[in-house]
Amino acid sequence: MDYLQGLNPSQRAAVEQTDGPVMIVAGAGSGKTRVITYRVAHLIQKGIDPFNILVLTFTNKAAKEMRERIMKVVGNEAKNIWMGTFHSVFAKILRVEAHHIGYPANFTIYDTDDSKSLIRSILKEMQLDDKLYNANFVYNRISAAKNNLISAAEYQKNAQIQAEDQSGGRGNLGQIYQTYSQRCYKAGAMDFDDLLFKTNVLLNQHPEVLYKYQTKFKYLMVDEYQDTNFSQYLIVKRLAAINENICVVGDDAQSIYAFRGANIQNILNFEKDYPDLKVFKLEQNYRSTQNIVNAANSIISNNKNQLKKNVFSENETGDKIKVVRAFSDNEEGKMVAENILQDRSLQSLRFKDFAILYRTNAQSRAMEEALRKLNIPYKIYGGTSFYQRKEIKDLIAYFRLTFNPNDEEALKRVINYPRRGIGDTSVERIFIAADQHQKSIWEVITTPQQYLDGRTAAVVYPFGSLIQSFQVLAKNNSAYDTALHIAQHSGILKDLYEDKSVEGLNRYENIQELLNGIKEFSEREDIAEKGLDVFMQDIALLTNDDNDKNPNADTVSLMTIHSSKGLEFPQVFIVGLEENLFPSQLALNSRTELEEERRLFYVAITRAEKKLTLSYATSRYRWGTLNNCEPSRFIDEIDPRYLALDFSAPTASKSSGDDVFGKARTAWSQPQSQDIFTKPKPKVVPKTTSILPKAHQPSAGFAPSDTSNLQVGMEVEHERFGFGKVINLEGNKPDIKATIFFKELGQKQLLLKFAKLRIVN
DNA sequence: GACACTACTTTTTTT
DNA sequence: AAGTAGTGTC
Repeated sequence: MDYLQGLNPSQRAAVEQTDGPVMIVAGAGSGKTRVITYRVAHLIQKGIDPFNILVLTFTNKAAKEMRERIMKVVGNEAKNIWMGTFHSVFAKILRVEAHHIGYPANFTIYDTDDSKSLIRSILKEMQLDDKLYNANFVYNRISAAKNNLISAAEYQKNAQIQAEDQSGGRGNLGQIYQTYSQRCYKAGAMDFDDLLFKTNVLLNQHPEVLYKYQTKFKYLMVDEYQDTNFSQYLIVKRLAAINENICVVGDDAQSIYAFRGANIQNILNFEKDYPDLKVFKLEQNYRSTQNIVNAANSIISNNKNQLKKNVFSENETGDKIKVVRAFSDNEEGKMVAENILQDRSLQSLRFKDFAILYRTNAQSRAMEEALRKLNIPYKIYGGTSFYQRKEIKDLIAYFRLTFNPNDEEALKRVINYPRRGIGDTSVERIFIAADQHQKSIWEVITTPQQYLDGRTAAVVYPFGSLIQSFQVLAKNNSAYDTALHIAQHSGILKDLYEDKSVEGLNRYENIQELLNGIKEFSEREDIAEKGLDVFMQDIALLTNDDNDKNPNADTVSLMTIHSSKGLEFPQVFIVGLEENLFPSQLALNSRTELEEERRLFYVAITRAEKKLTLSYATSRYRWGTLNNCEPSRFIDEIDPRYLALDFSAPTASKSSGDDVFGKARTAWSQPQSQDIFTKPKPKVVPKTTSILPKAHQPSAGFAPSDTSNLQVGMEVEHERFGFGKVINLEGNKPDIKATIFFKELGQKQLLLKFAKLRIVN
């Protein structure tokens, strides 16, 4: 039990209180993950069967890391713990229990794109104004309803909701919701919110199923409890009802997901549900310097609604928080990049000790360009995930259709990609025919002669046969063999191969990478069922963290503040501290929204261990035009005792020679006197496209080298990506993956067996 | 039905 | 700035 030794008294008390309802209020950097890890380990040491423990986390990554840490204490037993995100754990359970609620076990999971696309189709069919009924708006409305467990029927019956919708001129929302639900059901599909909503339906309507899981999960733990929504809250409450061995961990000050239905009241009111609740507060911050912790406290004290706690640090006082001003977003990037180089050499730090955090993904661009110019290796976390790329979604749509031919969204995606002469009109005819004859769309496609005119039937039939051939094949082949066959025979590989642009090449390689991932899956020995259907099961739930490239590479980390939650870095830059950006302009309407932005800032600050730099620009490109910006109110909210303002920033006159537009743009950004009688609009401004990478012209007589002995540090030339340096190699023989830092394009991952590289030296 | 061109929105965050 | 949806022409 020596693992208990390294804990402070409150941490240890929280670990040892294994039974009954427990709430752990864990301040930032207070060793929360350690406590959860050891608490689970402690349960197992006490003799609790890991199969009876359920741990719910916020991200896949958190679950994975926690499992690894628990394994270090208790060994392989940790593999048997039920651990994952709400969505993945309950998707797994729903697959087993789906028949109770009329769904097939192989139901498709619609991602946000699928959902919105379905909503668009419905809006079109109902002939509704798609500005008034914006697909995003409708999606959020339905999502909010589901997260509050309001079904379509209840939505339409609820007088208050109806009055609200009517007054906004959107009286049809209830009908849209209803149709949307029916269409999902017919397609054998659940969206993200359904995974929780339907779990509630299941547990509510089938007491015997509820009882099964209540007795299975004797111990429950929920991490990031402040970010749960009502639907999640109720699942947890139901599951815990018999044993009441429920432990929730969270920090109300770090609740940053209200925008997607998280209800901070779940943690603030937890005590009301369990009167004999034991509360433990972890208040000592071990991560950051005193200045950083104090600055964070001074920010969060501006919020009204919060649990009382006193986060403190006994670490060194540390540097004051630096605040820097730049003239433009590009200059901000340049200053951050220069700062990184400087501090790295002065304090002998590694690149991976630095993180750049921003409010919106769009801000990464300026940072990237600056880092690239100074040859600083970096890695962007988040953004569009691998699985959201068009080419990946296209191929996966074929997979989806193979296993669930009723999947309407997958069908729409690929029925005419690659081109096979089934255009919008034909697709419409298919849908109408299915509706008229009360047949499934799949039935119309497989027997088109009965329902469609000659020409349409003639082009549709081969498509149906194609998918059927995939279905036969999938029954008896491994995931990889099936996937490769589909990639080839669907025509996707050929289509991408013929596209010789840089993007086309990239897409082709992405498909190769997906196939490679599937191959790895096929070769795994810890899984009995290795069909493509199994691989597909929770692919919609995977995010960017999935194919964790090379976590040990020495690179600067770039990410949104949201995705930085739970991480820590010796040096942190928070950029873009400007009004209307951070806090976001969309959050300025209400106190609650502003408080959430403030908590977000709190999260950002508390990622820093040793040194924190805040920056803002006085002008910035947003949606294609240059805007003047004011510094964020959040800077003012920090107690000035902890701040060091540094405006000795380089001036515009010091513009570097390598940016030919540096001067022109700065001049142009000055306030201009405008002739009020002439339209100011058509002002032709030099575009910055020259900075963007152009297709590389390979050297004369370019010929790929034998790369079997490629080493880290070698310089190479790629036919299209240009010159670069190998910074990492991983994987085994035929599937070696190289990370190469290209001068023009930045970091890329290539599979050596496909990439044509010339070794320069 | 395919393709080219235009107009328009998007950018808050993620399972 | 860039991607998509919508429109028009062949």
